[in-house]
Amino acid sequence: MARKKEYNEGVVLEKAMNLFWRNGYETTSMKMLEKEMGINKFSIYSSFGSKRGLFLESVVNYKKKINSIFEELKNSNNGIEDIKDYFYNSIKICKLTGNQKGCLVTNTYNEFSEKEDDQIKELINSYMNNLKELFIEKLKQDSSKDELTVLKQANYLFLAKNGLAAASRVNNEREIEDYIEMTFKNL
Amino acid sequence: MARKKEYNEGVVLEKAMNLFWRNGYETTSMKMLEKEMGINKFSIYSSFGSKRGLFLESVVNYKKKINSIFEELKNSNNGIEDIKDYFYNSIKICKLTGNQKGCLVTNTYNEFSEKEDDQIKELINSYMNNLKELFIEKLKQDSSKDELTVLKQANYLFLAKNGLAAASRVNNEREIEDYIEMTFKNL
DNA sequence: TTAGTAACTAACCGATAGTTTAGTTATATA
DNA sequence: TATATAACTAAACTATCGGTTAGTTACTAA
Repeated sequence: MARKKEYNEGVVLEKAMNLFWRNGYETTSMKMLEKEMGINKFSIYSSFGSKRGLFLESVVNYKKKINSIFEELKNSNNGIEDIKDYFYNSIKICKLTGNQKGCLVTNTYNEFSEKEDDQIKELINSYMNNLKELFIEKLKQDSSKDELTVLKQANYLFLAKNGLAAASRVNNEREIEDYIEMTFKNL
Repeated sequence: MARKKEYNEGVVLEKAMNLFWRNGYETTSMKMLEKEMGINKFSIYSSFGSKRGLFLESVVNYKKKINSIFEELKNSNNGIEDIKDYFYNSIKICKLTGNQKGCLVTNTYNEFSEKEDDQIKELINSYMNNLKELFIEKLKQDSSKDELTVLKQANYLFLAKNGLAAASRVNNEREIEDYIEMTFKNL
């Protein structure tokens, strides 16, 4: 009955996500978003409600993007080898977007750790917890490991992912690969 | 010839540093700084010039604080064991301040990675580079390692420090120790 | 063709950001 | 004790923040 949107919400959301990814939530202003998304404030607010709403949808969009490699980790059955593949796939995601900004989930976890925003924290924590649980599950497939070893190694790999997120900011593929290989060397 | 300062610059700088450490640069406002430091804007500006100036001095102050463990790493002669001690000492620093905000240098590196502020970046990078160089030096003390292995392991440990910074945000000493032990297990 | 409606532009909102300044108070020295 | 000077308070500054709204434009469906 009326005028058509001149932009595609999926397309502009992707652009917003990349900007938030690069700069974090606080540093990214509405003005920057207008410029990057190529639409003006009114359109942003009518489509996403608020800056925070746009950020939330950006994080959800990011989670969808990495969901494929998460599913792969979940559905494969090669134990620890799956986790290693997951590490390699994680860095591919960053390369894909052309960003060198680590992991949006990790970045957001860091930026919001001291803030009071349960909804965003829950969004992040659910991903983190699922990942750690999956690591435990994979490690358990090796029946030679006792329970304590499994927990220690899962904890280790979980924290090693943070090192990986940092590594993926630097454009040196060889160093990243070395890091992954070293991490899995003696598990 | 005139009135005395009612505050000690070292004391208020320490408070500012802790606030920046907890919240990052952008999120910390002058109002928050006034409250935390217990002095008003005028005093902050007369002592530190600007918000950015205060932040710079906070980072320098932080570097001084961790300098002792850095010197220890430098002056000891137990090779890889020194690096491990350095890891353990790093997490003690966080415990000491009562903060669970990882490493201010790492946090700042992350927050400023996309910004154009060469002075702050240089301050961070010099520390990062010195640390990596020192890791290489320590690893070289083991003459059984060839050069390539040394570089790979230094790279690995350097990135593992990022995982440690993330770990130190979580108040679980056992998990942190497990992580460190796993990291050094088979080097 | 036209009336209704949603998408658009652009100016505006109050709040707050970092920063400065005018005016006041306290103190060290002469 | 008087005075010079620096530390203080508090209000104002400009710019920008996230968010809103009045008015215009374009398109769909009747």
